Amino acid sequence: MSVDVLDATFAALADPTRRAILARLAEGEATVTELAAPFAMSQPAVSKHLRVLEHAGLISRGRDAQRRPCRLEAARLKNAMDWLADYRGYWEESYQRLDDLLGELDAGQEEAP
Amino acid sequence: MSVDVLDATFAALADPTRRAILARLAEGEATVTELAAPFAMSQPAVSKHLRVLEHAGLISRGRDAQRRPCRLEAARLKNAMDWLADYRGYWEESYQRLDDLLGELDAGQEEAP
DNA sequence: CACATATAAAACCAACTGGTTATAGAACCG
DNA sequence: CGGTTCTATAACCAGTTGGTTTTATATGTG
Repeated sequence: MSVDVLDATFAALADPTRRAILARLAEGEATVTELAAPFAMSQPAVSKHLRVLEHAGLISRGRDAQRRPCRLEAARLKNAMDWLADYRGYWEESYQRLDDLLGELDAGQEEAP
Repeated sequence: MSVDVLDATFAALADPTRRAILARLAEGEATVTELAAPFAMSQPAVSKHLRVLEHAGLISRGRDAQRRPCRLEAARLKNAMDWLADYRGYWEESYQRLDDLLGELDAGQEEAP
Protein backbone atom coordinates (compact mmCIF):
# COMPACT_ATOMS: atom_id res chain seq x y z
CA MET A 1 0.00 0.00 0.00
CA SER A 2 1.36 3.36 -1.05
CA VAL A 3 2.32 5.60 1.84
CA ASP A 4 0.52 8.61 0.41
CA VAL A 5 -2.78 6.73 0.24
CA LEU A 6 -2.69 6.04 3.98
CA ASP A 7 -1.60 9.62 4.60
CA ALA A 8 -4.59 10.99 2.71
CA THR A 9 -6.97 8.46 4.24
CA PHE A 10 -6.03 9.09 7.86
CA ALA A 11 -5.85 12.85 7.29
CA ALA A 12 -9.35 12.79 5.81
CA LEU A 13 -10.63 10.82 8.80
CA ALA A 14 -9.08 13.25 11.28
CA ASP A 15 -11.94 15.73 10.92
CA PRO A 16 -15.28 15.18 12.69
CA THR A 17 -17.24 16.89 9.93
CA ARG A 18 -15.78 14.51 7.37
CA ARG A 19 -16.42 11.46 9.55
CA ALA A 20 -20.01 12.62 9.96
CA ILE A 21 -20.31 12.97 6.19
CA LEU A 22 -19.07 9.42 5.73
CA ALA A 23 -21.55 8.21 8.36
CA ARG A 24 -24.33 9.90 6.46
CA LEU A 25 -23.19 8.40 3.17
CA ALA A 26 -23.19 4.96 4.74
CA GLU A 27 -26.98 5.26 4.65
CA GLY A 28 -26.94 5.97 0.93
CA GLU A 29 -26.10 8.55 -1.70
CA ALA A 30 -26.65 12.22 -0.89
CA THR A 31 -26.26 15.55 -2.64
CA VAL A 32 -24.01 18.35 -1.42
CA THR A 33 -26.90 20.37 0.01
CA GLU A 34 -28.27 17.32 1.80
CA LEU A 35 -24.85 16.66 3.28
CA ALA A 36 -24.38 20.31 4.24
CA ALA A 37 -27.75 20.64 5.99
CA PRO A 38 -26.77 19.27 9.44
CA PHE A 39 -23.71 21.48 9.77
CA ALA A 40 -23.42 25.05 10.99
CA MET A 41 -21.10 26.00 8.18
CA SER A 42 -21.32 27.39 4.68
CA GLN A 43 -21.86 25.30 1.56
CA PRO A 44 -18.37 26.03 0.22
CA ALA A 45 -16.89 24.72 3.46
CA VAL A 46 -18.73 21.42 2.98
CA SER A 47 -17.66 21.33 -0.67
CA LYS A 48 -14.07 21.62 0.52
CA HIS A 49 -14.54 18.68 2.87
CA LEU A 50 -16.02 16.68 0.02
CA ARG A 51 -13.04 17.53 -2.13
CA VAL A 52 -10.73 16.21 0.59
CA LEU A 53 -12.78 13.01 0.86
CA GLU A 54 -12.84 12.57 -2.90
CA HIS A 55 -9.09 13.19 -3.16
CA ALA A 56 -8.60 10.52 -0.50
CA GLY A 57 -10.74 8.14 -2.56
CA LEU A 58 -13.29 7.81 0.24
CA ILE A 59 -16.18 9.08 -1.84
CA SER A 60 -17.06 9.30 -5.52
CA ARG A 61 -19.49 11.62 -7.20
CA GLY A 62 -22.06 11.18 -9.93
CA ARG A 63 -24.12 13.66 -11.90
CA ASP A 64 -27.89 14.16 -11.67
CA ALA A 65 -28.81 17.43 -13.41
CA GLN A 66 -27.41 20.22 -11.20
CA ARG A 67 -26.80 17.80 -8.36
CA ARG A 68 -23.55 15.91 -7.75
CA PRO A 69 -24.62 12.95 -5.64
CA CYS A 70 -21.89 11.56 -3.41
CA ARG A 71 -21.46 7.92 -2.55
CA LEU A 72 -19.25 6.17 -0.04
CA GLU A 73 -16.20 4.34 -1.39
CA ALA A 74 -15.20 2.05 1.42
CA ALA A 75 -12.15 0.36 -0.09
CA ARG A 76 -9.73 2.90 1.34
CA LEU A 77 -11.27 2.43 4.75
CA LYS A 78 -10.28 -1.20 4.44
CA ASN A 79 -6.70 -0.12 3.74
CA ALA A 80 -6.67 1.92 6.94
CA MET A 81 -8.21 -0.94 8.87
CA ASP A 82 -5.62 -3.37 7.50
CA TRP A 83 -2.85 -1.07 8.73
CA LEU A 84 -4.41 -0.91 12.19
CA ALA A 85 -5.01 -4.66 12.25
CA ASP A 86 -1.25 -5.21 12.41
CA TYR A 87 -1.37 -3.71 15.91
CA ARG A 88 -4.30 -5.73 17.15
CA GLY A 89 -1.94 -7.94 19.12
CA TYR A 90 -0.65 -4.97 21.09
CA TRP A 91 -3.93 -3.90 22.58
CA GLU A 92 -4.98 -7.48 23.13
CA GLU A 93 -1.67 -7.90 24.95
CA SER A 94 -2.75 -5.17 27.38
CA TYR A 95 -5.81 -7.15 28.30
CA GLN A 96 -3.59 -10.21 28.59
CA ARG A 97 -1.27 -8.42 31.01
CA LEU A 98 -4.30 -7.36 33.07
CA ASP A 99 -5.52 -10.96 33.01
CA ASP A 100 -2.12 -12.18 34.13
CA LEU A 101 -2.06 -9.66 36.99
CA LEU A 102 -5.51 -10.65 38.16
CA GLY A 103 -4.48 -14.28 37.87
CA GLU A 104 -1.43 -13.68 40.05
CA LEU A 105 -3.47 -11.86 42.69
CA ASP A 106 -5.87 -14.78 42.71
CA ALA A 107 -3.06 -17.32 43.04
CA GLY A 108 -1.49 -15.26 45.83
CA GLN A 109 -4.72 -15.33 47.83
CA GLU A 110 -4.88 -19.10 47.55
CA GLU A 111 -1.25 -19.66 48.53
CA ALA A 112 -1.03 -17.19 51.46
CA PRO A 113 -4.47 -16.68 52.99
CA MET B 1 -15.74 7.67 22.33
CA SER B 2 -15.01 11.39 22.43
CA VAL B 3 -14.78 13.04 19.05
CA ASP B 4 -11.52 14.78 19.92
CA VAL B 5 -9.81 11.49 20.74
CA LEU B 6 -10.54 10.12 17.29
CA ASP B 7 -9.50 13.46 15.78
CA ALA B 8 -6.13 13.31 17.51
CA THR B 9 -5.65 9.63 16.76
CA PHE B 10 -6.35 9.82 13.05
CA ALA B 11 -4.37 13.07 12.73
CA ALA B 12 -1.40 11.43 14.42
CA LEU B 13 -1.63 8.46 12.06
CA ALA B 14 -1.75 10.71 8.99
CA ASP B 15 2.03 11.20 8.98
CA PRO B 16 4.36 8.50 7.62
CA THR B 17 7.14 9.40 10.06
CA ARG B 18 4.79 8.88 12.98
CA ARG B 19 3.46 5.60 11.60
CA ALA B 20 7.06 4.44 11.18
CA ILE B 21 7.77 5.40 14.79
CA LEU B 22 4.81 3.35 15.96
CA ALA B 23 5.99 0.42 13.85
CA ARG B 24 9.39 0.67 15.51
CA LEU B 25 7.84 0.84 18.98
CA ALA B 26 5.82 -2.27 18.22
CA GLU B 27 9.14 -4.10 18.52
CA GLY B 28 9.77 -2.68 21.97
CA GLU B 29 10.68 0.46 23.89
CA ALA B 30 13.11 2.91 22.31
CA THR B 31 14.74 6.19 23.21
CA VAL B 32 14.35 9.41 21.25
CA THR B 33 17.76 9.11 19.60
CA GLU B 34 17.09 5.50 18.66
CA LEU B 35 13.80 6.52 17.12
CA ALA B 36 15.36 9.47 15.33
CA ALA B 37 18.21 7.49 13.79
CA PRO B 38 16.43 6.13 10.68
CA PHE B 39 15.06 9.52 9.65
CA ALA B 40 16.71 12.26 7.60
CA MET B 41 15.52 14.95 9.96
CA SER B 42 16.73 16.72 13.07
CA GLN B 43 16.24 15.44 16.60
CA PRO B 44 13.85 18.27 17.52
CA ALA B 45 11.66 17.31 14.55
CA VAL B 46 11.38 13.77 15.89
CA SER B 47 10.71 15.11 19.38
CA LYS B 48 7.81 17.07 17.92
CA HIS B 49 6.40 13.94 16.31
CA LEU B 50 6.72 12.16 19.64
CA ARG B 51 4.87 14.98 21.33
CA VAL B 52 2.03 14.58 18.82
CA LEU B 53 1.94 10.84 19.42
CA GLU B 54 2.01 11.30 23.18
CA HIS B 55 -0.74 13.94 23.03
CA ALA B 56 -2.82 11.48 21.02
CA GLY B 57 -2.23 8.86 23.70
CA LEU B 58 -0.50 6.53 21.25
CA ILE B 59 2.75 6.41 23.19
CA SER B 60 3.86 6.96 26.77
CA ARG B 61 7.28 7.87 28.06
CA GLY B 62 9.33 6.74 30.98
CA ARG B 63 12.53 8.03 32.50
CA ASP B 64 15.91 6.29 32.45
CA ALA B 65 18.62 8.78 33.46
CA GLN B 66 18.85 11.30 30.59
CA ARG B 67 16.83 9.04 28.35
CA ARG B 68 13.05 9.19 27.91
CA PRO B 69 12.16 5.74 26.60
CA CYS B 70 8.97 5.61 24.57
CA ARG B 71 6.53 2.72 24.52
CA LEU B 72 3.57 1.98 22.32
CA GLU B 73 0.11 2.50 23.82
CA ALA B 74 -2.18 0.60 21.54
CA ALA B 75 -5.54 1.27 23.18
CA ARG B 76 -6.24 4.33 21.04
CA LEU B 77 -5.46 2.32 17.94
CA LYS B 78 -8.27 0.03 18.99
CA ASN B 79 -10.60 3.03 19.18
CA ALA B 80 -9.71 3.96 15.61
CA MET B 81 -10.16 0.37 14.49
CA ASP B 82 -13.55 0.18 16.19
CA TRP B 83 -14.67 3.26 14.29
CA LEU B 84 -13.53 1.75 11.01
CA ALA B 85 -15.11 -1.60 11.83
CA ASP B 86 -18.55 0.01 11.55
CA TYR B 87 -17.86 0.35 7.81
CA ARG B 88 -16.63 -3.17 7.28
CA GLY B 89 -19.96 -4.10 5.73
CA TYR B 90 -19.50 -1.48 3.03
CA TRP B 91 -16.30 -2.82 1.59
CA GLU B 92 -17.42 -6.40 2.03
CA GLU B 93 -20.51 -5.43 0.07
CA SER B 94 -18.25 -4.67 -2.88
CA TYR B 95 -16.87 -8.19 -2.76
CA GLN B 96 -20.44 -9.44 -2.39
CA ARG B 97 -21.51 -7.61 -5.53
CA LEU B 98 -18.56 -9.14 -7.35
CA ASP B 99 -19.51 -12.56 -5.98
CA ASP B 100 -23.09 -12.07 -7.12
CA LEU B 101 -21.94 -11.12 -10.59
CA LEU B 102 -19.68 -14.14 -10.87
CA GLY B 103 -22.52 -16.30 -9.54
CA GLU B 104 -24.87 -14.98 -12.21
CA LEU B 105 -22.35 -15.63 -14.95
CA ASP B 106 -21.95 -19.15 -13.65
CA ALA B 107 -25.71 -19.74 -13.49
CA GLY B 108 -26.08 -18.36 -17.00
CA GLN B 109 -23.60 -20.89 -18.32
CA GLU B 110 -25.51 -23.73 -16.69
CA GLU B 111 -28.93 -22.61 -17.91
CA ALA B 112 -27.98 -21.68 -21.48
CA PRO B 113 -24.91 -23.62 -22.61
C1' DC C 1 33.97 20.77 38.76
C1' DA C 2 34.09 20.38 33.69
C1' DC C 3 32.47 17.90 29.97
C1' DA C 4 29.65 14.88 27.21
C1' DT C 5 25.16 12.93 26.17
C1' DA C 6 20.10 12.94 25.75
C1' DT C 7 16.21 15.58 25.29
C1' DA C 8 13.29 19.63 25.31
C1' DA C 9 12.22 24.43 24.32
C1' DA C 10 12.33 28.66 21.67
C1' DA C 11 12.11 31.32 17.66
C1' DC C 12 11.43 31.28 13.08
C1' DC C 13 9.54 29.98 8.39
C1' DA C 14 6.83 28.12 4.42
C1' DA C 15 3.02 25.41 3.47
C1' DC C 16 -1.37 23.64 4.58
C1' DT C 17 -6.14 23.69 6.85
C1' DG C 18 -10.63 25.05 7.80
C1' DG C 19 -13.33 28.49 7.67
C1' DT C 20 -15.41 32.89 5.53
C1' DT C 21 -17.77 35.91 1.68
C1' DA C 22 -18.57 36.92 -2.97
C1' DT C 23 -18.90 35.29 -7.54
C1' DA C 24 -19.35 32.25 -11.39
C1' DG C 25 -21.23 28.31 -13.97
C1' DA C 26 -24.49 24.76 -15.06
C1' DA C 27 -28.90 22.92 -15.36
C1' DC C 28 -33.74 23.18 -14.63
C1' DC C 29 -38.44 25.96 -14.59
C1' DG C 30 -41.94 29.20 -16.17
C1' DC D 1 -35.47 34.39 -22.47
C1' DG D 2 -35.06 35.39 -17.19
C1' DG D 3 -34.92 33.59 -12.78
C1' DT D 4 -33.94 29.92 -9.44
C1' DT D 5 -31.34 26.06 -7.68
C1' DC D 6 -27.15 23.44 -6.95
C1' DT D 7 -22.39 23.40 -6.81
C1' DA D 8 -17.71 25.02 -7.57
C1' DT D 9 -14.13 28.60 -7.61
C1' DA D 10 -11.57 32.55 -6.02
C1' DA D 11 -9.64 35.47 -2.71
C1' DC D 12 -8.84 36.11 1.80
C1' DC D 13 -7.71 35.15 6.83
C1' DA D 14 -6.22 33.05 11.25
C1' DG D 15 -4.37 29.06 13.16
C1' DT D 16 -1.85 24.73 12.72
C1' DT D 17 1.85 21.69 10.93
C1' DG D 18 6.33 20.08 9.92
C1' DG D 19 10.52 21.36 9.43
C1' DT D 20 14.79 24.22 10.62
C1' DT D 21 18.69 26.18 13.84
C1' DT D 22 20.01 27.65 18.23
C1' DT D 23 19.85 27.31 23.05
C1' DA D 24 18.69 25.42 27.49
C1' DT D 25 18.08 21.68 30.85
C1' DA D 26 19.08 17.39 33.03
C1' DT D 27 21.81 13.60 33.95
C1' DG D 28 25.85 10.65 34.00
C1' DT D 29 31.23 10.48 33.72
C1' DG D 30 36.15 11.50 34.42
